[in-house]
Formats: sequence, C-alpha cells, structure tokens
Amino acid sequence: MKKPTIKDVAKLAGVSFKTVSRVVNGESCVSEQVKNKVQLCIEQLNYQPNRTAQVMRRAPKSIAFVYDNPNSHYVIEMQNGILSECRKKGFELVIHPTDSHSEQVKKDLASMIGTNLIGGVILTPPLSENNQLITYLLNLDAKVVRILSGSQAPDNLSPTIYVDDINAGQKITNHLLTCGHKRIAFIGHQPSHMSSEGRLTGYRKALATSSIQIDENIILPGEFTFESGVEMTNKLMEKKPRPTAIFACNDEIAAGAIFAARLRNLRVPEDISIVGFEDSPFSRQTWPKLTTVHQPNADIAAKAAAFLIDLMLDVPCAKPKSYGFQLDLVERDSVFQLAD
Amino acid sequence: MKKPTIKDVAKLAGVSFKTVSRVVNGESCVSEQVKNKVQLCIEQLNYQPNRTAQVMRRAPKSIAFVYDNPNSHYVIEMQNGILSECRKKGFELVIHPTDSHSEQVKKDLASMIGTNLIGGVILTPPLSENNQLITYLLNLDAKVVRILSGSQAPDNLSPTIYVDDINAGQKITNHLLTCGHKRIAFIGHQPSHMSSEGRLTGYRKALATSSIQIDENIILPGEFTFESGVEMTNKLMEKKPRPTAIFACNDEIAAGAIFAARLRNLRVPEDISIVGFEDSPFSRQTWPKLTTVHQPNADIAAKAAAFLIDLMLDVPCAKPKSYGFQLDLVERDSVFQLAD
DNA sequence: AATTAACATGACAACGTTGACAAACAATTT
DNA sequence: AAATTGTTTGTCAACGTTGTCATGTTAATT
Repeated sequence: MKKPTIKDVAKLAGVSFKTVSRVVNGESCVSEQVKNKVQLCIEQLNYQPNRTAQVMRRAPKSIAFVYDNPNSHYVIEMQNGILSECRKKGFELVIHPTDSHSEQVKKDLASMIGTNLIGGVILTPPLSENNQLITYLLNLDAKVVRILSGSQAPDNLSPTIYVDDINAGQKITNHLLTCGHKRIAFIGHQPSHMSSEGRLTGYRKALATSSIQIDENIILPGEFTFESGVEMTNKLMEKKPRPTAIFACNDEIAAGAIFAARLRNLRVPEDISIVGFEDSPFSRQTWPKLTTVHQPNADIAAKAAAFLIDLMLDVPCAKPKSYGFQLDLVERDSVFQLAD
Repeated sequence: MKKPTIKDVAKLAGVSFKTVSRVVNGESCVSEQVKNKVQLCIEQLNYQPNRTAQVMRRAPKSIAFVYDNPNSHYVIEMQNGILSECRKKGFELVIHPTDSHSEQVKKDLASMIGTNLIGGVILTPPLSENNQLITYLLNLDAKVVRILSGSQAPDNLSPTIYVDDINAGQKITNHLLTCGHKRIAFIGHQPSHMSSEGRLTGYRKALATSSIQIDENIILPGEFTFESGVEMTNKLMEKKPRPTAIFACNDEIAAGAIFAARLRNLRVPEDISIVGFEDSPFSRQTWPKLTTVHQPNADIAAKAAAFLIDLMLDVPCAKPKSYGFQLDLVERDSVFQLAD
C-alpha cells in the first residue's frame, strides 16, 4: 500500500529515475519512444510526484490568504476567487484569519514563510494598508500582492489590485440625486477604513457637483454591522428635516437601516430610500431588495492570486504591475423616484 | 538573506546538527548546559525548522476541509473552528470547495493525499454521507472524520461527529405547539439531505405525541435558499385553512418566508409565526428576529479537527471514537403566543 | 572513414530534516 | 580497579525529488 515513487516507475520502465523525472516535468531531450513507455508505467502505477520532495528542491507552491474581516460573504467570495486561480496553476491555499490589531500576524506569517510553507501572501484591508507589514514580508523574501481601495496604486511597494470606491460612491450618490433626493444621509463612516473613506469621498464629490449643500450632521460614523445600521438610522430619524435617502456604507448596514425604519413604521422606499454597497447576498434578501453597488469580490481576488502566482513563478516582469476595478450600480427596489 | 538551517545553528553552537535537532524536538538526553547554548543560538539566528523537510521524514501536518455548501456562514464558521484547532496543534488547513455531484472530488483528494500534501480529511454533508468516498479515502491511507446528521454514528467506518437534528426538530416543533399552534407547516424538505430529513422526523415525532393529525399537504419540499423560502411560502398561503406557523428548515428559508408573508401584508408573527434553524447571522437580521435552533458550527468543526489530528498523531486509541451534539432552542421574536 | 555536433540517458550530489546505531563519557556497582 | 550501567553526543543513511555533469548514442559534416 506504499505510495509509488519515481524510482518504482523507473524500475518498471527499465530506465533511470532521472529520465522519469524528465518525463514528469516535460523536459525536452527525451525520445518519443521512452517518453511513451514511461508515461504508460506512470499510469499503471498511478504515480504522483511527492510535492513535499519537489518543494524541497524548488520553491513553495502555496500562498496564504490573510484576512481580518467579520463579513463571511466577503471572505468566502475572496477565498473562492483565489482558489479558482490556484487550482488552475497547481497551487495550494493556506488560510489565515487574524486580528490585525495584534502583532501575532507578523509572527505567524514570518513562521509560515520561514518554514518554507508558503512563498507569497495576499493581503486585504486593513492589513493591506500597513506598509510596515508589507516591507517586513518583502524583507523575508516573500512575494506580496495587496488589495486596496483607491483610484490608483498608492506606491509600487508591491503589485496592487485597487478598487475604485470613490467613483462608485459618486455613481450611487448621483443615482439618488437623479431620483430627486435632496437630503441624503451617509452612514457607516470609518475614518481608518480606506473603502469607507473612498465611498464618502465619492458622496462628497457627487454632492459638490450638484447644487446641494453638504450637511455634516447627517454623515454618521459607525461599524460595518447590522446593529450599527440600526443604531445610526435611529439617530438619523430624529434629525429635522428628516433625510429622504440613506447611503449606507455596506449592505449589512443597509439591512440594519431597513430594519430600523420598519420599526418606526416608515415605508421603504416610499418614506425613505436606502442604498447599500457590495451587492452581497444580503442585498437580495432584504425587503425590499437593495439598490447597491456590485463588488466582484471573486474576480478581484482571482486577479490578485494570478498576480501573486506570476510573481512567484518569476514570470519575467521585473516591475510590480497593478490593476484597477471599476464598480457598477445595480438597481433594485429600495430607491424611490421622488415626484417634483 | 538565506534561511538558516539546522547546520548553521550547529556550527554556531559548536555541536553536531543532530544535537540541535534533539533540542528542537524537545527530546530528552540533552544536558541542560548544551540545551541552553543551542537555544540561544537558535534565537540568535532566528532559526525555524523547515517544515517541508520535516514532513519528508515524518508525516504531513496538513488536513483538508472539503465542502459543497453554498452557505457562507456555515462554511466560515466551520473553517474557523477547524483552524482554531489546527493552530493549537501546529497543523495547516487546505481548503477544498467542490461539487459533490462530480467525480472530480475523488481525483482532487486522491492527488492531495497521493502527493503527501495532506494526511487527513474532514467531510461535511453531503460528502460525509458517501460511504463509497470514505472507503476510497481510507484505502488511500488517509485519515477521515465526518460530520453527520443523526442521533448516533451510523457505523464505525470512521470517527463521526453527529448532530442531533431529530431531537432539535422535535424541540422547536414542541415550542410552537406549546404556544398554541395547531396547524404547523414544514418547508424546505429535501429527501436526500440527512439534516433536512432529521428535522422533519423531529417535526413528525412532536406532532405524533400531540393530538394533532399530520397534514402532508403542508409539508413542502424545497431548496435551502431565500428564493425557495419565498416560493414555498407563497404556495402555503393558498392552502385552506392557512397554517398559523411555519417551521422552515433553515434560517435562509425562514428569511424568505418572512419576505413572502410581508408581500401579502401578513404580520409576522401576529398573523403567521415562523421559525428557522441554524442560528446563522441571518436570524438576527430579519424583522422580526427569528426564533431558531442554535447550531454551534465552530465547536462542531473544532471537535472534528481535534479527532482528526489525534488520529493522525496516532494517539493510542485504536477504535474510532464518535461524539454527538445536542442543539438548543433560541427564542426571539418570530413566534406568536396564541390565546385560547 | 574520421571527426564533430546534437541529442538522449545515466550517475551522483544536494535539499534539510529525522531515525538507527555507535561512540564517548560519567556514574554506579561489583 | 574492573565491570557494568546509564546518559550524552556524534556519524551516517534515508526520505523523494531536481540540478549538474559525465557518458553513451546517433546523425551530420568533413
């Protein structure tokens, strides 16, 4: 029941084990005849090269996905995107949830890299905004690709996948404006969170190009959670005059906003329009369904993985590349067209 | 910049590399004095044993989590539970989403095992119900732990973590009964799905011990999705007399049921009570919040991982062990107490 | 026919670790 | 003091692969 090795194949085929190695790795300089014979023996024994031994002579074929994010949809979509790319290229994925506030991340990653377990890392916000961490990993000889919010890569420390939250925030705010809304609140602002910041910047830009004055009183800070959405909306509903629309910084907050509005016997969207951001499964499971911005997480992650794997395989492209994603609006049922 | 090896440490400490190996692995038979010196050198060089080389001499210290489940909360919770156990024991996790209907799973797993990448597998439903797959993996010399629905392990092919859906289904049905409901529908039955089957069995048991006749017309088959919940509830609302309560097979279906009821201007729970199953984040984000059954996915998964790791480490326990989980009711706001 | 080049194959070391065994040393018993 | 035991340390092979280099074979050129 022991696993066949390259030597078993060689013995069966009557060639040296090095020749088998050549066949396995598709090197040239092997005659058709021998190649066929070896291939036959490989199938007969169901031989599979021992990855561990391969990695010892070459380089790790595993990457790590490091995240600090309570949003399971986001994580799963990212993970699936990365995985699909890994499968194509014969790489493996090591998952590493973490607490970005602790120094532990650094230690854990250093250990995975130092022990030759992985050769590269995909970083998502807020980890991806930590240049100190990135430099540290780079010094450890690891490859790094980061996913960031922004309309361009901030530097060329490492290849970057950037997602244009600013533009998307502007788009969805413009949509509300077009529907006749004049008093639009923004909830879920987190100054330390680049995506949140970007969405707010887009909101401000859109209002700035309209004739509407920005009212800082209806821009509320808060977490990216349902509970926080409820809380912020409660606060908001006390303001006079009451906003006619709410731009929630993500779908979960938006779901909370709907819940809170409902508790006050307000109709959504007739009495209050609410938009989300991300197009998570949530947005289709609220009542009414959310108008939101589609964020193709799996595609974003796949792109990051593709970059990382290229980097590890040393595809001749010395300079770190970067790539940007623009996001699209998806109109559903949570925005009311005001008559006027 | 090259990573230090055991030999570098040995040279620095002035001992043989084998002695360093002994210190690293905490073997006895090393004098305090030498041990301390070596330890100092290890720290100085920041030496970390090369996992790849270790695995070559010992056994893989990675396990795979294989799932075929569209429910991200479930997957993430499972994953986190497994990961927490892996961390403790110094194991790594390889993630493997799959399509259980394809033969590909078998091939992929065979490859991961055959190439020495992993040494064990955690299987969730429906993969865990596939005895043919389990036997296949066992023949490949892999260790297997499966997570199943049931009130006991069905056989001792492999250690099993079983979750008592029957008992839980009975509990929550009894809760509805206690609240005075006499016409209770069951939606989301999937005959091929053991959990679903178990929950329905619990429902039947509960009704059987009450004086209420089971009406097969209000037991509806369907998928575990929001959309299916909407659809089934629409059908249900046509039945005469209309049920006063719905037992949805999971929270997502229940969320769909609430949505559908709402569209018909029915109040939840006053006009119709709805319960879910799983206690996913969903259940706290519907309006009203769902009464449901708490399923401690992370704990279940952690237990499975602990079993698997024990198995791989050959902790002397020849016979496969098994472990069962009982589930508890969580009462929230979606059940109405009928007066009578 | 002899020389060269190109191709095909094989021998062997190396990767960094652990396990089996042997050697050296110290402590205890005869 | 010699013999026995036990503890500490070292030597070497092995794990399964790939890289380097040498050798053998064939075809092309002189």
